[in-house]
Amino acid sequence: MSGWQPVRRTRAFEDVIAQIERRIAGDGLTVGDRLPGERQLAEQLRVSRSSVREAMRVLETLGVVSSQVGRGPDAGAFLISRPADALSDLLRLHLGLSSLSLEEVVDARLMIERWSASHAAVRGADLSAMTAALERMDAATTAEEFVEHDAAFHVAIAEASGNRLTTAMMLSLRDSLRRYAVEAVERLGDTAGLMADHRRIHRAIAGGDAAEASAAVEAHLRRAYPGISLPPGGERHGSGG
Amino acid sequence: MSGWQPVRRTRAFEDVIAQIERRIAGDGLTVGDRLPGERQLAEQLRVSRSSVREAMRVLETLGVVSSQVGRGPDAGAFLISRPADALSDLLRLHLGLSSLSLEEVVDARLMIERWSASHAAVRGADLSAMTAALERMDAATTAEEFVEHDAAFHVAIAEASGNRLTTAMMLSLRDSLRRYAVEAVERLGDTAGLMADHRRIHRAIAGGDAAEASAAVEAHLRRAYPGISLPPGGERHGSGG
DNA sequence: ACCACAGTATGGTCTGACCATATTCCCCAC
DNA sequence: GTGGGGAATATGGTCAGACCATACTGTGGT
Repeated sequence: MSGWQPVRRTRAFEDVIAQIERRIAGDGLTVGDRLPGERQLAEQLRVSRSSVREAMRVLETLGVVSSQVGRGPDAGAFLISRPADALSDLLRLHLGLSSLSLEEVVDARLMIERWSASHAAVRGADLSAMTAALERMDAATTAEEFVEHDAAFHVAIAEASGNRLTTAMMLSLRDSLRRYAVEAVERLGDTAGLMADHRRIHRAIAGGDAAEASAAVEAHLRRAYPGISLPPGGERHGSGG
Repeated sequence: MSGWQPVRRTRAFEDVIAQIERRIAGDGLTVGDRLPGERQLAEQLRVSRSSVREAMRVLETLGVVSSQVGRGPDAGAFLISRPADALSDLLRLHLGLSSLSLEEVVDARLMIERWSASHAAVRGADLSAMTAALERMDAATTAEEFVEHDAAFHVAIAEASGNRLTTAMMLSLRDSLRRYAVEAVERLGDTAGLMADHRRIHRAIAGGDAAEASAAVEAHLRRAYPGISLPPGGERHGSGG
């Protein structure tokens, strides 16, 4: 006989999540709204508070809920939207488990940064954040300081692409690579090459040249991660067509 | 006065996660290995079982742990690696919260699918999975059936790119868009256009033509999601250089 | 008007119990 | 000796109830 389904024991906290999710979809529940307290939710859903709390941990991990203790309008569980935080945790753990390789992560980052720079160029993005980050990098005296503003520069590019999902991906990818960033700067010895790359990227976006922006980003990342063998042909996406 | 840090109350379950993570990084703990039981872990870490369980929920949500009840070598908590599942949950919730728009998701999917197809073409990927999916789509009689094998086709492209991270992203993006896929097929009425796109993609990858593969994927997604205004210039990433 | 303190609602943690499940062990019948 | 069946056990799943730390709220005194 076929068509059997494995008995799906639904755990209590999964039911809680499903019901909260349903209320997000159904009712107008949206970012900033407050959820009922754990005790109240437990009573309404006829589950124990522990199960409600496990559901909260999951939603918190996924970046859609945040909890504050205490009393008053700021206390309790709220709907938020922090996909990048969730993605960072995910990448960090899977990198640690070696279920994802550094090469794959760098490769994905290259994909997203090229895409972001291209889009930023085409959209005619606001360059002020990038410009400010460039100036701060020039003034930096330590590798840590440089890396901090370098991150701001790349984040500005991602945000200029106008896509919050790819921006979140880019943020989390860079976050999971941060430990390699400082050592990369220290290994290179000086930041002149990196800064030249940055200016080239900045110039290309300012000039609206998507192809040049994309190529500049690729050159920059190849310089920053010389040990990573990026796949051949990376510079040919969509060329000509 | 500056330089103050907000007092970081570390919750017990966060400590548990940190210690498990440390043992993954430090000891050789890897995928397939078994974690101590909840009671034992609680005793060793001097926390309550509830805190251990909350940590487990988080790790489970992030796709690195799976738990089975019962007794024996297959029971207990194990290290796994399912980043795509975690990503799917993340996207689904954030889409529901409208903290990500359908347009942003489709846009990101286009980025990844074009990249995957390009890489698959350059790498000279194994085409058997794609070919099989094409044949099954031809034989499909319902929209649901068609969509199922369509998914297999696109997954095969992603896997052919050789990058597990972008593959996971692609899987989860498509998963979160599945509800739109069936209605898209039904709206189009017939699948001739989609199949022509598929064959064009297949041909380009087989021929090692990255640019054509990328363009074909874009044309395909524009046909599948005509309501989504994909950003201008999407076809120009890295062109010429 | 202000300040101090009690009240209270919130999440965080712990304890201990019981249930459901699935394997392992062991004794008894054959 | 072998096979079967039930007891023992180890595991996660769930619950109830308590207590703590935190942070607002209200109240009463100055």
